[in-house]
Amino acid sequence: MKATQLYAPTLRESPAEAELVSHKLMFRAGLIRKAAGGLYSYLPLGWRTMKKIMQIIREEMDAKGGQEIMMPIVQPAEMWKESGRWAVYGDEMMRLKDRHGREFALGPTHEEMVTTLIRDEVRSYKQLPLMLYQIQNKYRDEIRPRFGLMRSREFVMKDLYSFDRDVDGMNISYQKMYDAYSRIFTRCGLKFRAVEADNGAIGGGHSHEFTVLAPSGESSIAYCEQCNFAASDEKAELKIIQAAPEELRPLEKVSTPKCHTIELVKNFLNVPIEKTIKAVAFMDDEERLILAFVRGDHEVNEIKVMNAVEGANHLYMAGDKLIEDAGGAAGFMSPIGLNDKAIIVVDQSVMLMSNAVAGANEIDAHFINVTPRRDFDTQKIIVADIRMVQAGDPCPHCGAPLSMTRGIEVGQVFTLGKKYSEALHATFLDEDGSTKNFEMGCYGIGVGRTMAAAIEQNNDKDGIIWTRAIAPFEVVVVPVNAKDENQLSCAKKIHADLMAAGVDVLLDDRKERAGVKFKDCDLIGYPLRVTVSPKTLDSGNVEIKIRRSGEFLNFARGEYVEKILKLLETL
RNA sequence: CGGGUUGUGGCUCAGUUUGGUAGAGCACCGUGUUCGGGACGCGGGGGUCGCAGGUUCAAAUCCUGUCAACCCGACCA
Repeated sequence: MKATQLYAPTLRESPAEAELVSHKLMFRAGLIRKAAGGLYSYLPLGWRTMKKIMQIIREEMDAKGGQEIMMPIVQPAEMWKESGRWAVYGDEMMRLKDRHGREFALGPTHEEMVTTLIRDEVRSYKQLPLMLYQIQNKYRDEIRPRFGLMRSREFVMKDLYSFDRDVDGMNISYQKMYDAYSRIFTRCGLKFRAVEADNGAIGGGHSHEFTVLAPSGESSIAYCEQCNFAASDEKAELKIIQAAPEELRPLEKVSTPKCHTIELVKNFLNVPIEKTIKAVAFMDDEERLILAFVRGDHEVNEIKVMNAVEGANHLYMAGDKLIEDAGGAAGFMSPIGLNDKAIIVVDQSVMLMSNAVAGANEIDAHFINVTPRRDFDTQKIIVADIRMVQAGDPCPHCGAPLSMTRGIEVGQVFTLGKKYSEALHATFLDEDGSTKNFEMGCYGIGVGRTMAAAIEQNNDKDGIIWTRAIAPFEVVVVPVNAKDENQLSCAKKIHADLMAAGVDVLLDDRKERAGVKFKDCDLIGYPLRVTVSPKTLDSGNVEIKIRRSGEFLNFARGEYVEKILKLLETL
């Protein structure tokens, strides 16, 4: 490929709207262009990288027995109504009608489609396990698309669905995908962690998110440096923190004027924050009041609260009225003395506290010397792990202090169990002649997000630094002056030699000044640059520059192809 | 949906407060010099100032409405 024929418009400045480095660089380097909010065109360089990532995904999916198919993007409403998700999915699903008024959706995911696809034809356990996947555009009408390809309304996703005869089989499929994902992101040159994730309403199964480590990422994860534990901040289980035994003092009410935050109470009463108990008031869809109590220095984890309270699907902040109805006072709450209108959830570590400070359920008053296991009505409260993990909390596996970091979720693996096979009546006959529902799993990778994450993790002030495996071109050959016939013909020769050796190589034959071309090379981030100049023509050497290290190397003309091939192995 | 900000050539922005004949840099076209880290000179092309309405002799500028984008909060690959 020649640069004079390549559509790769580079920009000296980044558009004002781009916030993340990866977003700016994708714009500047001519990888993508925006059509509208959350909708992007991929230009040749961007699409080359996308195709390389997709190829890696295909190889790893196929290696585990996956078979590639292609399902429609436009999906009839009926199957979504059958599974119940037509109503559940809400505004995030892009919906449309055809000329006859029939309803359709642009697929946000394909569980319904793939399940109805196979249910009439896969009838026997002998046809299992089955793993089908596709790489295709997905549509989600995000409330707020942002960060370029990180959160867009149309995006390229690989989605694989597994069908097994039993839970053991499903777990094997799950493990295969887990391994494949680890290989895929490793091959893409990403630093990532597979973290335990919450799988919400589905329940029962497991889920891991593959999170690329990056400070700009939207998700937060906790991980252990001692063992291999890693979990999303929402999921991370916590051990009970043992407190040193103390002599118990009698419960006492004290006046705490205007101390409606834990900070004010702590200062007013001059007690350490970890000896205080704070409350967060939620309500659910049915306007039931849910009061969550954690230690003053902890944060409430809404997901864990939802999981702890039966029937709670969404949580909202509760108004003062609900709190007063339950006998509480906003800013001065505790489980002591509330009526039955409140659902009380207490964090497990609160139950081990003694002589603590908590609200008195009346304005400007707190209790001191609260000892929950003595002073709470343990019949009425739910005790659970409901707090957010914090750096330094003990690892649930080995007890070492956990570290926290941020990241970009590029993939997720899920066991679905029978959720969809039951809803859509997808069954097969097992060996013993009994009819059974498939045990399913689903496994997604955001391809564009993977590209963005790779850039987010690999760049410097000059531009992108591609890993060889997903670089749009592995090598660029630059004659410093393309108007010089000797330089140009030498560059063409090198370009041809490298192509013949199977290298993905670009010839920058533009009649631009050397500086302009060098800047573009750095911006686009080709792993290796071969420079042809009067200097190299005289010496008979081939000059290489490594993008990542900035290092210059000189190879003799006779052996440079082998040397470059070898060098590429390390990039 | 709530809060904040912005819409002026392809890109980055000035001009808006105080109405008076649309500007700069980059990019683009022609030309000459230059040529290993985003060169310079000369000459050019390109904007109904987001859109609609209003006020005025006169609107990028003032008023009303509307649309879009971006950033901060609840979702997700």
